[in-house]
Amino acid sequence: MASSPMDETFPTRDHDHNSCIADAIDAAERECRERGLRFTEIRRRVLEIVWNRHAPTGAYDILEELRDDRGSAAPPTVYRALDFLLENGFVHKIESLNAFVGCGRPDGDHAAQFLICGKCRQVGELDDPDIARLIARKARSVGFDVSRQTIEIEGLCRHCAEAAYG
Amino acid sequence: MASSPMDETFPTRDHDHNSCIADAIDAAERECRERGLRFTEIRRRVLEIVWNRHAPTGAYDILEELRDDRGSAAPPTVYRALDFLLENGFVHKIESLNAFVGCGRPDGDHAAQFLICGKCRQVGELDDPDIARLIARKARSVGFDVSRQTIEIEGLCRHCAEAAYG
DNA sequence: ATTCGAAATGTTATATTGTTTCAATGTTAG
DNA sequence: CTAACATTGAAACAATATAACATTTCGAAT
Repeated sequence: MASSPMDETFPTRDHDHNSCIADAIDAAERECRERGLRFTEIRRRVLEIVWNRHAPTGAYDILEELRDDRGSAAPPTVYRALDFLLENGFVHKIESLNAFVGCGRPDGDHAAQFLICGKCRQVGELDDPDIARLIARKARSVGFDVSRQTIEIEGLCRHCAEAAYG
Repeated sequence: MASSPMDETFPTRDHDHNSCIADAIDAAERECRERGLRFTEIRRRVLEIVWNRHAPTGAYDILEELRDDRGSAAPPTVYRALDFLLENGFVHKIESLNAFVGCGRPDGDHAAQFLICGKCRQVGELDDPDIARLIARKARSVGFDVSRQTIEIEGLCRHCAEAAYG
């Protein structure tokens, strides 16, 4: 079986981008079939666009690409597709960038942590249960009942850090 | 000495709001004097407005209040003041709300974690070094060099959780 | 196959958040 | 004083997101 699109936290330089996209789309399609969701043409297309960039993509960038295919499209078209993809875990929103990235593990809920490289602008997804648990525990210890975690970590990915510091 | 404005993660029901604001402003004033920064009228006023709400405040809400005092003001006035306050650690931005909160510990850098109550919309600041360290360690373990952490935790504060679940 | 209701999409307008640019004013150091 | 610099004023604009309502598409039930 082909490797999942995000086995590595950061996509490696030489990963097979085409198959990585295809895998992600296939996975979404399968999930939708299983869950009885409608993976419409627009939703598929938006997901493709996001994966194609393999980097955080703004709603209006998506809109432009959509227009390239379909002639016309308005913001609600994009936001509605993104809402669907977000709700069902196929993309994540990076709040600190107002942008969206594909999710490599569209299975059930998971508290993700994002590593945002300030140099190459790529985003890696860390799904570390230790982090999620520690945060939940610390929050509970002050009486706070956690429902969602937004964790965005800025810095330099391995590749860019090596390029910078030798 | 008066207690710092954020001894508790969440402001208690009965905390002395007036003195809590005054303390925060005084602390900022002192820090600015020590660091040779200009704590101008506008900057002070914006900081006051943010503390007054004691909840995440949007830039345009600040703008409105500013206009109440000064007759006229434009967005850049607010954003410039916020930039100053952010750079110097007197406020934080809550990325997931596009809003700003006062920082109770304007001393040097600290990686903060925010607890956002979905019910009363108040925000508590957790400055937990264990969380910051664990995240830094996990990130480093995949070769990522961390420079900033954005951690926003949504849920219910103690008070609202108790009200909801009895 | 037809029809009915719900979900999805189209379309226009608008709301919200944030930036650019340049001019004017104020502050500080030499 | 005055030259350099930081701060503020003001107008325009850019980017992000939602509201409201019309239309189409889809799928289930007849």
